[in-house]
Amino acid sequence: MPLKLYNSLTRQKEVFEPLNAPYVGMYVCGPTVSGESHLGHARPFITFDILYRYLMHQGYKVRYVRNITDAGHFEEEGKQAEDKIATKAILEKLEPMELVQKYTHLYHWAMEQFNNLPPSIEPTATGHIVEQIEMIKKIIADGFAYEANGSVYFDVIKYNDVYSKKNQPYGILSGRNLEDQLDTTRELDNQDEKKNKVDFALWKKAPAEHIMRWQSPWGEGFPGWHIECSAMATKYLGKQFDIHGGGMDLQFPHHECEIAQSTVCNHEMPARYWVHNNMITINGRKMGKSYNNVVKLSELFDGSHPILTQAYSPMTVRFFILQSQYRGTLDFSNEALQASEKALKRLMEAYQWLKAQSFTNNTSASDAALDKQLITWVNELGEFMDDDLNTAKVVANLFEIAPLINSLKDKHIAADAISAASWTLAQTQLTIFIENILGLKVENGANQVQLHGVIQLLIEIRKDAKSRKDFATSDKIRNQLISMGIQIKDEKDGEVSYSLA
RNA sequence: GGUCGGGUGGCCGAGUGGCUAGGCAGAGCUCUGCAAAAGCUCCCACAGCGGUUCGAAUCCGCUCUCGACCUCCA
Repeated sequence: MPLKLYNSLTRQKEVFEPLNAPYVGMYVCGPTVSGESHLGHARPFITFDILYRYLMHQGYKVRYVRNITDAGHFEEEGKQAEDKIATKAILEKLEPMELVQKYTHLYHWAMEQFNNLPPSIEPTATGHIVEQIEMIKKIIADGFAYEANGSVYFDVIKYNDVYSKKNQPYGILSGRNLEDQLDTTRELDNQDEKKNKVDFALWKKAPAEHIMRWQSPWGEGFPGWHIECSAMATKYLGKQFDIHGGGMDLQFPHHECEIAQSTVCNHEMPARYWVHNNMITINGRKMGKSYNNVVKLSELFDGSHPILTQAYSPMTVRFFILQSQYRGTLDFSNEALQASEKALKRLMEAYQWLKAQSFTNNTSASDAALDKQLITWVNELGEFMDDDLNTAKVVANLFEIAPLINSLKDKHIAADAISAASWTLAQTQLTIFIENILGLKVENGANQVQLHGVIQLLIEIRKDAKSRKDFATSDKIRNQLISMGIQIKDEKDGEVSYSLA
């Protein structure tokens, strides 16, 4: 059962075939660490975490590269060119790298909360200035870029002329043609420096007030918007690699420009499969900085955002995202998250119970039809993943199975209705799909307050037992707790305290 | 204005022309000392109008409508 992925480049689902099996190279555009991550950011990172996990599940050895953009770009085109990170830093009276450090930590923290596996390599833009400069030099040498007043621009018209003949015109990924863009591109700053307004910057001359700046053959400046991904992807994954991922909003211009730059440098289309996740919306509108409608992850986790009635755990958010297919928009609301929270709880409780069982006895199923149905549901999990990572359908099947598990637990179906072999299959497969592939984990629901209450209750029961000289019970409580790392201490004054390991 | 993608039951969301995903909410029942949890049952939707077809949520046309990208954006 081969994995099929929707390739934005060809606009169709294609069977995934790596260039050099069993190795797979995957590049995903990471965050700009100039601010706190919001829910919209969570979607690509969870989506590609699922893809990463699933590829590994299929036996591939994946190198997953996800960058960190720590060299700011332009705050706003049309205004004076400014480094976004430097601008914010001045406002917050921080050094740029101090800001980068702060938000990088927050980002890593959030990724961990979501149970996203760390990428194989997480390169930073500032750590690869040299590679970016080298790449720009190459593009100039090949005649597809030109210097103007200390900045370097990519010659889009020339690229399009040359590569249209090789069936790779500028706009191939996003389905645009250059003529339209020449008409519609807005007036931008420094137009006079460019040969054409569709040209994009590879290197920008740094104005005096610009904090982040590097030496280059063209003077002091900083890299353009798109070159970092091309440089780092080439360095770690080679001239051509398997998968390039990111949000749909990066398709144009970011990925389009990457294709142009990398193709000139490496003479190959950089990635074979371009995978784009759709946006998370709120009231039908894309969640994004420009719309001023973002819900930060920290606000989600502590419930502090005004539209939320409560806090939602990272696993609830992850599950919420997995309940839809990644290529569709996903509308966010408090109500939708509440639904996810309840659903996830029910699913995980059933799953945990199943996991703890050992099935040995019944070798044959007394309800053959039900037995067969269970096996079908289990086997479909992989088929659904293969179909462009349809996690929505995977989850739906898990909810077909959950009532069956609960029915066994509550003895609503006969213990031997389903064979031990089938239950065991379900056990192992659910573990693989729920934990390894979907990356859902059991969250420690008990907070410290609740835990304290529980322990106090046990202490009371033990006191009662002791007063009745029911030492078997009192010892049981004490011994069981200590095996969990909770030590009960009988103080001399008759009080009881406890400590956690 | 240009280029694309949508409109599915109260809400979120899958859907390969025929066999009416799933979750949450709501109603009823079973279980329970009462709850909770769990199970069972019900709630048969596909923007509108035409067309193709034996048969359309799914294909075609038109209309209405929402959104994305074209500018940093996941």
